[in-house]
Amino acid sequence: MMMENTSKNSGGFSTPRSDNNTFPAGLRVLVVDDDPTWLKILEKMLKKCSYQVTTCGLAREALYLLRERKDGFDIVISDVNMPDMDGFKLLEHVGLEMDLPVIMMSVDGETSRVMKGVQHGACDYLLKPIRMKELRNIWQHVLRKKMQEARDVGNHELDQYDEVWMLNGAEILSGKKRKDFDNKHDEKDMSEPRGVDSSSMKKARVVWTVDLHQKFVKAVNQIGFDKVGPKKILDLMGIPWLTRENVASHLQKYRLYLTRLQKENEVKASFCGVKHPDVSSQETSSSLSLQNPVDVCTDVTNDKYGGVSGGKAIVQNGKSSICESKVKVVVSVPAAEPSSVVEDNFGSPAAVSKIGLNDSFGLVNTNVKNSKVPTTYCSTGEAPQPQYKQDFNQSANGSSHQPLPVVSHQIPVDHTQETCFLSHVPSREERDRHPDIKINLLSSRAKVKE
DNA sequence: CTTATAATAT
DNA sequence: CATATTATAA
Repeated sequence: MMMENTSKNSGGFSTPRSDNNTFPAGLRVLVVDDDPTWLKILEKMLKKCSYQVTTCGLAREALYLLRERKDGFDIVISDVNMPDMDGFKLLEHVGLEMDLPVIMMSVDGETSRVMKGVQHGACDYLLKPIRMKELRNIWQHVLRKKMQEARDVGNHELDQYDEVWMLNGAEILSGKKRKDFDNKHDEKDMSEPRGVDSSSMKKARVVWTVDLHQKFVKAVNQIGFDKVGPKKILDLMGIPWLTRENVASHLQKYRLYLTRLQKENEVKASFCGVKHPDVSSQETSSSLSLQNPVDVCTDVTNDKYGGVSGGKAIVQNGKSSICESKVKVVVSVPAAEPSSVVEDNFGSPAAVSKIGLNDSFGLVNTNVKNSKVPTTYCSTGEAPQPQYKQDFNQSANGSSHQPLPVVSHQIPVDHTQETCFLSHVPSREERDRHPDIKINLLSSRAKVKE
């Protein structure tokens, strides 16, 4: 089928650029609202987005501040109803005097007011209660405005720039299908967002770096498999520029991955013939189709902790009767130390799933030193902390990084394909403190078309 | 929210 | 050109 053009909601652009929480970090936002409560709330939310926030309860004060330091702010967010001065008035002044992007907000969404705001030059009109989602993207207004200005002035030095910051997804690319660009901006505060729409420019795609993925996994674990949902994950991750859709998409892939992993495990198990093939298969199929590793994991988790592990889990699910071999196999993926890995509590499918979760997908560890596979995290309740990424530093390398020490000791058994490995993002950005490693997993096949 | 498909990137 | 990853539509 085909899809129409974007008809979705407006929001939704993401700005990868840096993998961490830092994106247009430091954007200087001036918030104006006579209600101290809102002021506080907004400040908190904005700070969560890594913005630099200044608040004031009076429009006049705001104007004063703005005049004081002409270039002290990047954007203004103002309430419409204020005692000392009408929000629109403030908007007018700002537009006239410093031409900063201004976002209006109010409790009522009366169209006439919204209109008025827009007509007077507001770049956006938010209705209270305001949610993070809306604040996350405000930097776009700043960028847009800048681009506009730049365009007006007539910048012709764009060429070199766009490469610099258009990369991410590698827009520039491969070839040739791209034909547009025009942007230029670079400001002290925000480093290099890209991805805003405007007339040209393609949407940037989020790259799930190890770092991001780890956060994702951590969030998932904290929430609990049975309750995971994109929204919750998103909130827990605290990455401002991520959207729910991004997370949902990743979650989908993640689940797919887990599913496949599990399937393989089970298959292996049956092969081992340790238990009853039929049973396992049966269970397998049913559980797989309807649910996911979730429940298994959950249950297991608890056990795990208790140390009683295996038994219960196994019983519960019955399905995964396991054999050591299986475990081993599974482990193979991430484990740093093959030998030691397997033991203990694993032995149950639980272990398997767990591993799958944390490691394969979740973690790519470059481990060198302590390669401990915390068998514990799995889900509910406790969230021990996952292994944080170690430092990858491939700094020295010019362009080609060697594959990280991916430990691949796969057991020759039957692998359809090995699933997880690391790759590096080519090169880009000057100084980056973020890892550029991506996780690739599983290959999907089976495309059915009509 | 989850699943299916399209679009892109590699 | 094929496959993998992410975005969007359903």
